[in-house]
Amino acid sequence: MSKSARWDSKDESKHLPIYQHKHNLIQAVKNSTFLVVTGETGSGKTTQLPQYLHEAGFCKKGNIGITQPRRVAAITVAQRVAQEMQCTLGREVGYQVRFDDCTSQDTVVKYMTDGCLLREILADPGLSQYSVVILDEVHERSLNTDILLGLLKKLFSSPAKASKGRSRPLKVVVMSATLETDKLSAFLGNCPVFTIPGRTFPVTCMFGTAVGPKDTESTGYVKEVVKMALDVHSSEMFRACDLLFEKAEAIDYRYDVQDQTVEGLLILPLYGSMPTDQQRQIFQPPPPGIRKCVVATNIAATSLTINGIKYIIDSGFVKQLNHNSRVGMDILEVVPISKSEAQQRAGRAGRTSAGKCFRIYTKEFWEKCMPEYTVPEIQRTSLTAVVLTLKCLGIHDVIRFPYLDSPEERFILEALKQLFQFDAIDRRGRVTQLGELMVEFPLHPGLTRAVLKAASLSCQDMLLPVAAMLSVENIFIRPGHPDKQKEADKIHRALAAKSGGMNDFATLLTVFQLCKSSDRPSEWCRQNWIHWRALKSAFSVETQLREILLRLQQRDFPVETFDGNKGELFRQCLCTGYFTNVARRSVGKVFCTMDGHGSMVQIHPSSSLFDQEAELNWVIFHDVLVTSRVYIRTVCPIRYDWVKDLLPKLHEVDVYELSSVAREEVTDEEMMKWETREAAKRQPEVSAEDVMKKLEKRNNEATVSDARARYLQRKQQRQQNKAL
DNA sequence: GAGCACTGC
Repeated sequence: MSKSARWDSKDESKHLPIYQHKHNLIQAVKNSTFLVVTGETGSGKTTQLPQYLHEAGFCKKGNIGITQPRRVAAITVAQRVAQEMQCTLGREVGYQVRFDDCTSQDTVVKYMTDGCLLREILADPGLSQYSVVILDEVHERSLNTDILLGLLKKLFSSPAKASKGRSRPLKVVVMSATLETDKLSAFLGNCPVFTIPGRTFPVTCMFGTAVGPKDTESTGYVKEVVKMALDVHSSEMFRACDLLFEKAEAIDYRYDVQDQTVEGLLILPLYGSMPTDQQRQIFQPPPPGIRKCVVATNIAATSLTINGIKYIIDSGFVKQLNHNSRVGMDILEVVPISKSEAQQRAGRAGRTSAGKCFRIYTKEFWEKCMPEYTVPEIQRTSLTAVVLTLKCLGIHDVIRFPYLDSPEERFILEALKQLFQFDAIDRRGRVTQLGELMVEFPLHPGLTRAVLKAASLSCQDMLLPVAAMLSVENIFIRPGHPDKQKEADKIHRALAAKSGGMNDFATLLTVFQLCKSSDRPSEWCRQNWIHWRALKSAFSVETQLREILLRLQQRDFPVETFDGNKGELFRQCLCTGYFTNVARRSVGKVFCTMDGHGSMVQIHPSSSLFDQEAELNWVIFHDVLVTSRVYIRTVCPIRYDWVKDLLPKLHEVDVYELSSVAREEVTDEEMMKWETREAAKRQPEVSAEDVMKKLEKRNNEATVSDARARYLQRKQQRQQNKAL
């Protein structure tokens, strides 16, 4: 980087909208504990505020920490700021993300992912090395950021804790897009809100006619989006401009579009397995006389910046993975987006000039079907790991933790139940010794439980790779071409056969080992239709897990002896973590889960156990996915004997007692309310009020997805009955 | 006889 370029970037920052507020911003941070800073993208708040605070002397007694929900953002922003501050990245300015710690003793301005700061809090609850903590992109409502918000709020509810070990009180800045800033301020004790004007151009939004209030589960939206793209292309005057439409499965359609030979229309679908050179093309300006059209999933909403987008086509839908605690399953479903999400999509057209947004849905759909805000992740995800983290931080009352938006109580109770089943907490909800070990692993607690069991029996070499393989994206490639597909399937079956042919977990272990010991691992992957990129990250994860385990084994670590059949050791370890995911075959290909829900499930066709059902009785599985049917994926047959002693644990749980530690740290008044509510729940009689509440609830989205899950189960049952 | 958003430790 030449000297003049450095000065340019420094100079440029003076033209950012935030620059004229520099003095007032510094004062605002000095004047109060919490501050909400709001401003649209392009205001410069992420790169400039930490520099202003650094200049103002906030790093003299403590560091400035800035969180981001995504790794790439943490890294690129840190690079940018290091450049502006004319220092080497990793010295005064650094970043930390998983697998990549670019900080040193000198680092005073540290960008990191929200998950990393949460880990730091686990080791140092008072965040004693920081003078300022800045949470960025809070409006995205990522799970970790939401938890951090609550933790920071709680830190100041006990002043002794907040000032412990520090000479100057900690300052907290919360940065968010303009939405919901009043709510944030109210949550943080009515703290001041500092607004920075953005630098965006107007976007005109137009409603369509294709999708109305009746289409809450749209199926035809892809076609409509393509039609709209062609309309826009032919009716809007051609200039060198881009077009972005979100959330479309365009791979099947792009040829149709090209067949209609719209001259110069270039469609670039964004796919994970896309070659790197093609990926680069997306960010390049199109050749002269060619209009670029980018088809994107919702990755474009947050993770991608493509310059010069002028038109947006908004399908109005998103594919979302929702956890449903009532049926104990994750459901991947297509749902309408929220109004705030639609506004964000539209905003992508106004970054460099005025733009237009074409919505395929009607104004009525907007009004009747689209919620104001997206349901935050904390309300639609499994909370098992989060609850364990909170408990390990000494927050026993996880129900009345200060959530910006509280998850439903049954989500929390389900998490407590699971933690009890994995021996992470005791009957009264207190963290066990095992739980203290478990929280150290960046894995689902069930998987962690299996790893710890294996480690206590000195066979971690079998479980660590499996845990790593299950925490990265799917490693098996399934090509679209029928011939290639057959070839890939054949090779994958052969890999399964090498592992005994009856255990999907063992297949993962085999793939891991074969690739790792290969001389040319990337070539091995190519030949075996395995994602090299995914496997590489599995290698990193395995190394990380192994390091954590080694560190924990220096401490007081359980040692057990195994007196069973050695060949069954692997599967018995798995049972310790997966006995909650146990199913027994009922009729034909249908299995019935034994977790209390008694759901009817089938083995996914990608499993090596598919079509072998007749030989099976009891199985454990890694996950359930509801699509056209209710499928279990990554399956392993087990003996009833191995889970017999564990199964009662599934039913003997008393959630009331599990959440009882709560009572030790709350006021009598709060306790009274809590007990009254609990007592009411135990009442078998139904009051009129209850009926009303139930009716109200029926309109909730959660209930809609419940109904969908039940519907799919019934449908599957019917298909099964027909087959018999 | 299948899927098919996206993050994060």
